[in-house]
Amino acid sequence: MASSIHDLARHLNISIGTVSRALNGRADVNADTRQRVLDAAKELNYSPNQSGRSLRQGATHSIAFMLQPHPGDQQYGEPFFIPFLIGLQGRLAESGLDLTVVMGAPGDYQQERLRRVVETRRADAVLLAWTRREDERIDYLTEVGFPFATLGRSRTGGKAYPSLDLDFEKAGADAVDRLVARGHRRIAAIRPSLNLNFGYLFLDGYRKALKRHGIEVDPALIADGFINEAGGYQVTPRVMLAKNKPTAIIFNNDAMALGGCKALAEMGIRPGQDIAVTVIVDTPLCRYFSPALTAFRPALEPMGRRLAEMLLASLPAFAGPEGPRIIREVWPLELIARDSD
Amino acid sequence: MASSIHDLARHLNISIGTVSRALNGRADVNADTRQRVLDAAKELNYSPNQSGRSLRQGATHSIAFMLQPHPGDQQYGEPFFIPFLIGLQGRLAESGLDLTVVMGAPGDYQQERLRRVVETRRADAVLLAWTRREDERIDYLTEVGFPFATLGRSRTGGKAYPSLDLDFEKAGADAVDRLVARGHRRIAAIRPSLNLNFGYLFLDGYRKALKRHGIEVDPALIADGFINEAGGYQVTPRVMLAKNKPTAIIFNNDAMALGGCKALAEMGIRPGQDIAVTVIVDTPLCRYFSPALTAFRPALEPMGRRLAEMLLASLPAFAGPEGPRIIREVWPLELIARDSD
DNA sequence: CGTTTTTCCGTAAACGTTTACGAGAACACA
DNA sequence: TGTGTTCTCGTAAACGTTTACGGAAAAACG
Repeated sequence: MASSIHDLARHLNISIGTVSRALNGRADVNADTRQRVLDAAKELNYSPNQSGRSLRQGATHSIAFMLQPHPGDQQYGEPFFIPFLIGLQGRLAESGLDLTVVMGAPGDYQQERLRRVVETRRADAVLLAWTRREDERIDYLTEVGFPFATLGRSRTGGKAYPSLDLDFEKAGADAVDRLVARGHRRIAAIRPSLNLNFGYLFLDGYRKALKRHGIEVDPALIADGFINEAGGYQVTPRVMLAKNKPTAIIFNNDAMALGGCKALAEMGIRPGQDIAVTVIVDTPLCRYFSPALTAFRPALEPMGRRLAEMLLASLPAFAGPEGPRIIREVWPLELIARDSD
Repeated sequence: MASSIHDLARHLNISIGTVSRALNGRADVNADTRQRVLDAAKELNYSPNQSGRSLRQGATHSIAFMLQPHPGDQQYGEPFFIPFLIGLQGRLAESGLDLTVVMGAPGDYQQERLRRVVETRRADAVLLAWTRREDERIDYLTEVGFPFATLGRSRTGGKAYPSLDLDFEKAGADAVDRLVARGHRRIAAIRPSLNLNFGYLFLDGYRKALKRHGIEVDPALIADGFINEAGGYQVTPRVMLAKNKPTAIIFNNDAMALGGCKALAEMGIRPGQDIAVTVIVDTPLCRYFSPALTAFRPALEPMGRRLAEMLLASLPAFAGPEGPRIIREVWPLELIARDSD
């Protein structure tokens, strides 16, 4: 069943070294013998043992994605990541790499899990998501010199690593622009607490756009909440109690928006009629909610592909002839106008 | 950085054999030296190289989950699997196993990918989902004797492997019972084409329940469609054109239900008012759709845990003292009554 | 004190690869 | 013929573990 390189060698009456070289396409092997080796490999159904390769080469040929479900609605998780993972895996597979999804318990900070992956050398590189403003995972990985890339940026300073992020700043500004154009002047912003970086970017865009329109930023219209439905439910009433009630709310997260709409409904306020609601990262939920939520949509699958590519470009073993490069990109979010604003 | 067992041995002036035995908790090592080894391991930040262990032991200490996104709505994928994966990974981690998610391209039958995983010995066992009525993956794995378990059953006969499935038959029957109790007699059933096994189970339950109520099964009220939104959209009008129009529809899939509701809306038929709609596998979309869809909900995270446990119980290396056991379970779906019926 | 048992540890092989090194054969060239 | 070059391949070490085996020292026992 498990045929090894020795079996091939014995079968062909040549040395294992030659077999290996033939299989790996090295130059110093006769075209004839190479063909014979290849044929025999097919015949004996040979495929290399990964553990053996890994041990010898010091590379595992796999990339770890640290998937971190958020605390909260346990029943269903992050639909966000599936198409992203599809793109990711597709590109990695093209380079012969596996994708290992390391899933932490919800709410765990995954620092420990990350250590384990790195120290047991289970992956050649890791991919981080949900980057925080100051991110200790990034500190750790740069300190120990382990290759990685991130979905999302971080302020964690001066370090060179590939990252792909969405332009939350522009989305925040765009959302404001649109609402202002529709006559709104009192626009609330609700974003996740913790120090997830995209919450800051979003708020920056929001603030700048307001100023650009000559609208004063009212702190009473800005609130942080736990990044799930309960968080949105809990925090939304707070901005509705501002002295100057908002006529529009921008949610920085779909789950929070759903919780917020629930709170609004209980207050007798109808999104799309009594108040305008915009959400920054679109998910299928936004589309099917009633009213359908106007939202900003990322191109998830292409992002997965691209981030894989950027990671590969940063790895000496996979970089092109010009050597490894650190690429950082910020991708736009596309406005999907629906019925809630 | 990467301290090996040799480093420990040199540091303590003992042999690597003793170090290994101490680390692995074998009996034949002095309590003193064991403690010294453990201390040194902590001090030198040692953790074993997985490739080395794998090679020697012939085990990778990781389980592969073959995640197969369905063709169709690429924008967002299977929210279904995330909580399932959380439970899975949680249990596997407790036994020192990693979870490798092997993601195929949508629509690809993953037979090839499966071969690769098996032949390169990248995992000690695999987990299959979306089981089909006749499933060639199961044939292949049993033939080569590779350990596996499935989420879902299959008719593929006579083989012994752990499986955990949902009771689609009962859910189908329950759905009918409920609708009949509410006065419906003409109940349509829409399920996925392909030969996904749960579609058959569902239909069995549906048929049996109808007969039990003395209602004749009308073939014009049963339709197959592609298992995504477009499929539901396309196929739903067909049952609505039956001579005896249905007053209720049971969808066997959430995405198809959403597409179906879209089609209904375009025909001026309002779910929850003009027609009753029930969906068999609940997702967050059902909850947020308007009207909120009555649906049958699985306990995804516990299912993940349990399937991991069942898989482990079937593996000699992890089974308890009574030896490996093949466990098969069928879990109930919980009815979540909402507004659509 | 002699013999047997137990405790503990070192030695070395093995897992399946890749690769540096060197050597033989064939060939080219003067 | 002698010398140098090019092709091709075999040898053997190495990656980091685990583990079967045997042996020395200590303990137990008569």
